[in-house]
Amino acid sequence: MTRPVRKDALRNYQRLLETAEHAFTAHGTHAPLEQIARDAGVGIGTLYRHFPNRDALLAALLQERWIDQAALAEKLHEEDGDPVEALRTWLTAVARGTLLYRDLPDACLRLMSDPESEMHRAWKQVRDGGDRLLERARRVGGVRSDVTTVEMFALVHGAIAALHKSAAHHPGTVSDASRMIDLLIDGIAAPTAPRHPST
Amino acid sequence: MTRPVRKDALRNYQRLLETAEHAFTAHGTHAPLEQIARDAGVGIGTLYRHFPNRDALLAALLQERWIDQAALAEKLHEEDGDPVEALRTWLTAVARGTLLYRDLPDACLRLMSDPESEMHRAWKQVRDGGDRLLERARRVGGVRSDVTTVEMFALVHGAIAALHKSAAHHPGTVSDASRMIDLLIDGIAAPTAPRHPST
DNA sequence: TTGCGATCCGGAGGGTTCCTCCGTATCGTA
DNA sequence: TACGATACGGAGGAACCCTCCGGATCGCAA
Repeated sequence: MTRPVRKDALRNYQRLLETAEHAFTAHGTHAPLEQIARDAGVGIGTLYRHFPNRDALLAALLQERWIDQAALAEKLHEEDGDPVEALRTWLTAVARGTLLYRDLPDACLRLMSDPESEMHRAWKQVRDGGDRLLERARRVGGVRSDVTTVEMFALVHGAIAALHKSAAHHPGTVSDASRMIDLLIDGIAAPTAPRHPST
Repeated sequence: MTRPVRKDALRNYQRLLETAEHAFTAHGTHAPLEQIARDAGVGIGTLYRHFPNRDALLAALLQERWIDQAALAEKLHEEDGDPVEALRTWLTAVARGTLLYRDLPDACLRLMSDPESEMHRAWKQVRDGGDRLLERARRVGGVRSDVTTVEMFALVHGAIAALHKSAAHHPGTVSDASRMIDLLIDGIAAPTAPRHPST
């Protein structure tokens, strides 16, 4: 059997998480890890023992939120409302989640597409939730048939990232996020070959 | 009057540009500048005298392409074909231009939105070209009325960036670029307020 | 309570990249 | 050819990443 974690280790782990949350919020996902360790009252070595790299730290912070996103998809799926509206609601929530820290969208895309990541299980749940919502919307003809959950995520995260980067010199643009999402949804929702509406 | 540039300076300038082009193509926009200087057979100080930072180097490489993009917009505008198709053609060309180096979309967004950038004049030309194409498409009702050229650029560059980042672990996805563009265009082309037409 | 492994901590230090600074070398004109 | 203007080179400081291991701390067992 394996011993329980020593309580100083646990305390440091939690302090690091809290401090990292603040640092990422204030300075984006590239906030210096040495600063985080210092602010947590801990040596840099301790940080690296608990979190072997920046992504591991980010992953620990995001895990919970991703599971929440999967749960929201499940809830929307069961509520049985308008499928396209459900998709819109969900993607908006996803977008809001990725607005948390500067450069978070980049990190999310990295974590998502890395099969070695510890986030892969959580990401799989999110993707499954998205698949269900997408599939339902597709059945009522509300969504073009060739779009995937992964692509939706790429587009949403890409749009948010672009927003962040443009906003660096034109602050205030972040509120445009929902308009971008609308635009994306309309693209996703459009019939597959919309500009020659033959059929 | 001001003296002409010394010919050794000119030679080094051109060598640096060529070498940077290769390095960025091979290793993305974050290729080490010291390596570029070395490969160009030049000291690091010389690189920094010609190009005060990475963006200046990138700008020198992109300037010409951006002007080409503006010219393409002008050409499409004058050819007087289907306005939405013209927009699609143009955005596809823009997207292809940003696929050149890894992480180029991020750099483009940065250069675009920085009014201090030396790229600002070229970017203005590109934006004007986009505005004209967009306006024409809007007049025939082929495009929602609330989308701007800047937003189109953000969406396209964001999508390409996301593609690049996802492709890091799933190579080959880059060919999906044109499908993403289609999806975006369909969103841009959708009617303005499709589901809540309330004023 | 004390002793002693097992566990965990801290931060020095090596590596990478950025960018600056200034003594030295080269250029091109007079 | 000589000299001022111009450009070069690379040492070095700063920021950040991450590793490594001697030493401190914890917590069970006696």
